Amino acid sequence: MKLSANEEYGLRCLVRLGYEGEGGSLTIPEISHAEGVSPALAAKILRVLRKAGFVKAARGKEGGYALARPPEAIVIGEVMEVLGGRLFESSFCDTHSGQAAICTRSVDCSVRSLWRAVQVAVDQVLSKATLRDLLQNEEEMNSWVRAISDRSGLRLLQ
Amino acid sequence: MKLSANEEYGLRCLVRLGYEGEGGSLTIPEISHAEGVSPALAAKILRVLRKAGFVKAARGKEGGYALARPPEAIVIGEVMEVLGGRLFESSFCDTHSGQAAICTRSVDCSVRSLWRAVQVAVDQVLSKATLRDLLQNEEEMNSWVRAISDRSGLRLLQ
DNA sequence: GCTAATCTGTACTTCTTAGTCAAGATTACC
DNA sequence: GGTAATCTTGACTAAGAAGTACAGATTAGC
Repeated sequence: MKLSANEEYGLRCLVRLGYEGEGGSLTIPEISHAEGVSPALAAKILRVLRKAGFVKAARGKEGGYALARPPEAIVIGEVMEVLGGRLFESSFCDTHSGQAAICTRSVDCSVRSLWRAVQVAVDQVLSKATLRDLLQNEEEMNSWVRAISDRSGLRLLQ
Repeated sequence: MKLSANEEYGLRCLVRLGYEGEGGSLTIPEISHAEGVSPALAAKILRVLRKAGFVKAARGKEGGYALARPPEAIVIGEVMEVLGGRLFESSFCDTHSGQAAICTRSVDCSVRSLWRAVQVAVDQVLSKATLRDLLQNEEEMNSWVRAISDRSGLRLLQ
């Protein structure tokens, strides 16, 4: 259970674009330099974000990338899913075709229940966060984490 | 953010051994058949679990694998860490050396805060679960999920 | 129209993870 | 001691993810 490079870099590119504010845009070389990723890789990941509708691209001179929606309309959970897929894709137990609520083998079921619980816990955090939240400065970021912490009962701050 | 094959298969092998109860043991062919994994792969993963102290092996005729501790002493979070590492290993931002609480680039910091929040949410689930929990039958499994749900405020049941 | 800056797409290489194989070491049982 | 069942180890292959390269298409500005 690791973050993929796609997720790490992709989210950073989005945040970087977000910093440019309303209508601001950046070129691939600018983004790649700011985030310390190679231009080729940044281009590859930005293409994924474009196809998913999070950013838009302008070609030609004076072109570049910009957010396709306001930051508060970009839910991090959706971004993460596009960049890295779902945690639990039911790959193992699909002899039982994923539809059945109850597996015949209880081993499968208890393990799947666990994965589901983890998936839900992750979603609770990621579906509450928007790009807007990530654009706030340090203090505001902390207060956001604290808010989720309070709402959910999780102790997210150490 | 995906489950690795190691995590999926490794946990299943553990659960399978747990079903054998106190002192019960299974051979690699038995485990591999029960879980639908190739013997060679099961052997590879069981080796990891043995080195980490979760299971013990007996060689020779009548040999096999057994749990090295009682199921309630096997915390799933620890198992998962051995099998798949941590979610967030600070790979990107280690120019800032991981020690500093505050990155100089706020992009780094907001993204890292998010990863930390996700990591903590996952840990809240996995560090509460032991192998004993996974060995219960369907109803008990559900009540365990419900208990965590209540305690943590997460809605883990849909 | 020409040029330079920019994204687009595909193909390629490299690295890590997943999965296989075979020879060796150990043990219970006769 | 011999034999068969079992784990152990390391090397090997296959598949997927990460990262690179380059030729092509598009556009602003002159």
